[in-house]
Amino acid sequence: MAPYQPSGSSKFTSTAKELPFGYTSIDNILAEIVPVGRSVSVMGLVKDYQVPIPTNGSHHKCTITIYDKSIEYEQVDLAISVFRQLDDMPRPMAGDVLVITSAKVQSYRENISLIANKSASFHIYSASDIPRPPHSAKDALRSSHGTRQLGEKEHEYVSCLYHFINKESIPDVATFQKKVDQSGHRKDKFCKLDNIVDGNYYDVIVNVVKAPFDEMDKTTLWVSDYTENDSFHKFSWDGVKQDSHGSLDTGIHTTTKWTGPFGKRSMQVTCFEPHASHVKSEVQLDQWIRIRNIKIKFGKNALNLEGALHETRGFSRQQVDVLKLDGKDCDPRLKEAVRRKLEYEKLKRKQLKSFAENESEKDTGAKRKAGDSEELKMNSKKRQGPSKMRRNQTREAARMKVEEQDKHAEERLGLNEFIKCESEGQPVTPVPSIAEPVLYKTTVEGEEVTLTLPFVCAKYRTNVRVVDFHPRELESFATWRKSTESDVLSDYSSDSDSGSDGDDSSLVRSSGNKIWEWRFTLQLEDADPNLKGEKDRFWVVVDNIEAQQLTGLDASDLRGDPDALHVLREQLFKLWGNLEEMKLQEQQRHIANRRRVAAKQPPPSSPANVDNEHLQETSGKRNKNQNGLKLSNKPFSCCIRQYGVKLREPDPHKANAGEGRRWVRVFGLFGTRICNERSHSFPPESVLG
DNA sequence: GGTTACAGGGGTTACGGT
Repeated sequence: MAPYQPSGSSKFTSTAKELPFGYTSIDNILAEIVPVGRSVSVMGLVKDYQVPIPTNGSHHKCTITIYDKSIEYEQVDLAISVFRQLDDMPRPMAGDVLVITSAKVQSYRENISLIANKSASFHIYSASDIPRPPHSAKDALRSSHGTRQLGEKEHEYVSCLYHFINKESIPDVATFQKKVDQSGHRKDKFCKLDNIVDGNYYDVIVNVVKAPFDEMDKTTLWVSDYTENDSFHKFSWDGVKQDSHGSLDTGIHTTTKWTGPFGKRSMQVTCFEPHASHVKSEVQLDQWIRIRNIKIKFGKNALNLEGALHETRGFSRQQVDVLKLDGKDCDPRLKEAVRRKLEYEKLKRKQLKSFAENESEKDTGAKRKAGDSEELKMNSKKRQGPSKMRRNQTREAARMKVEEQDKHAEERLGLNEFIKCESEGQPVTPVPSIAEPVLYKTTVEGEEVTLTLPFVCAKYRTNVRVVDFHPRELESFATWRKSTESDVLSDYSSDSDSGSDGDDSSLVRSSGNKIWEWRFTLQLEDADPNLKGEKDRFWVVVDNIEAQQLTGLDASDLRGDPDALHVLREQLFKLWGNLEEMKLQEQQRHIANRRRVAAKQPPPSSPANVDNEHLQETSGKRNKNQNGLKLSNKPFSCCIRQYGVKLREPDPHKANAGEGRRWVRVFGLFGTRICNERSHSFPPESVLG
């Protein structure tokens, strides 16, 4: 017996709220009152069907679009993505009532829909056979897929649903069939902006270079994929005033500051409803988006191509998707576009730099300061000396002799065989020579002067041992940062010419994921005992790439992964012996001392303590801690590079790297590896010189 | 009643505005 006997429209509305037990009304799904991931059963009338297509998996996919009483007057519907074997696919017609059980609510491309796999059951009632209520629709049930059986409650509800719902949104049989047939046609409409032409429809992957602007019933934005199209408006800049974000004022468009790419690289897109609202709420400056089926046409001035996104009759679907820069399943076409963007940014930096140089030469009458780019170019010429030298036979012989001497000296040092340096053939530079200030003689207005250069770019090989490290805990050797656009390109190397100023806003902008990187420093001491007392120690930075090379390990969350920490500790033990142990003892001694002082206890009978955070530096106790534990590690051969970084400098007299910036000399370790076996060696080619 | 993740398109296309 049915619990209700609907006999007319008014009766239906009173009972429609009570779907058969276990069914969910579609408005609750679309409003996310039913959470994503929940398994639901729904009933609705079919208004669209996309025929099955093969997927990259083992199944086919079809899409059925339905609506029910809860949304009959709304401009929305519910799509159901069905993944199944081809012969197990439901094949509904226009207006058929579909009953689906055990489908899952999902959010796909920012839209709520259902996903149905083989655990779902489908039942299709043929529209033309459904009797008017109160008759049961049982005999109209045309096909069933799946295990679930329907009961009399469902059959009765189907009759009511079908006969008392507004059917205006269902296309007539011919239109429906035409769309079904068209759904099988799949052509790739993707096109880069440099190849788009007037009058066509395309799918594009673009970067939002000017944020969406709301104009009531429409939204406009500017996009670029960093290709050039002759029919785009040319954005140029005059004047190089840069704001704090590195964007540029343009002389032409003074009312709205253009920060997007210059040249003919950008296109305006106008979105009409319903896309306008979606774009307005979801799309932001700098995001990468995909726009599907965008109409390209000439704008009012008949000169520039632009895009329009219209409401499409007969299909309602989202056409603008915000793309994520997640490395692994990132669209290769997006990757290419990001690569083009980075190349463009690099070019822009280069042009800005040369423009700025020209300007400052004009302004200052070409008077140079140490540290400016001309000076650096001269240094680099100076550095090219050795490669020319190699062509000179006499000097070559001298070099070989030095090498020979180095080899003998190294044999006496008893170098650590676990540590391999990639440029073993290069001459050895003692630490005091590497660390000494760099002088440069030149003539200024006829007079010879000696300048102290802030740094030079140079590479050395040296023999050292590790005497200290920072940060204090190995757990902090790996740190994380938020991922940037360039992370999506695993093989992209950033512009080394640009130094470390990192001004480019797009490169530092986050896409949300944590990227773990190595970052630590080592204090190195020259391996030659005869050099003691001279400036034979210096700190070197070990960056992510070089630490990977050094340890053979990728950075990770060491606090959350004791195994990784253990492996790192073992590797570094090979490099620095008992250094960590010594530092730990030293730290514990400090803590004990502090407690003793706090407790007003007398000092132990040891000699006076020198409060030194690092190891004792006094000559007699060098490399020995207060507990008498001696640093025990072997020297090794490694590569060192010297370079400069810009730091903030409020004092204008010290600011030798442009306004508010000062050059600081930095040393970095490179080309050095901790091996698991003693015999392991680098390939013969050298990166020095 | 149940837990596994995965796969993912259409247009003889369109209007609208600075």
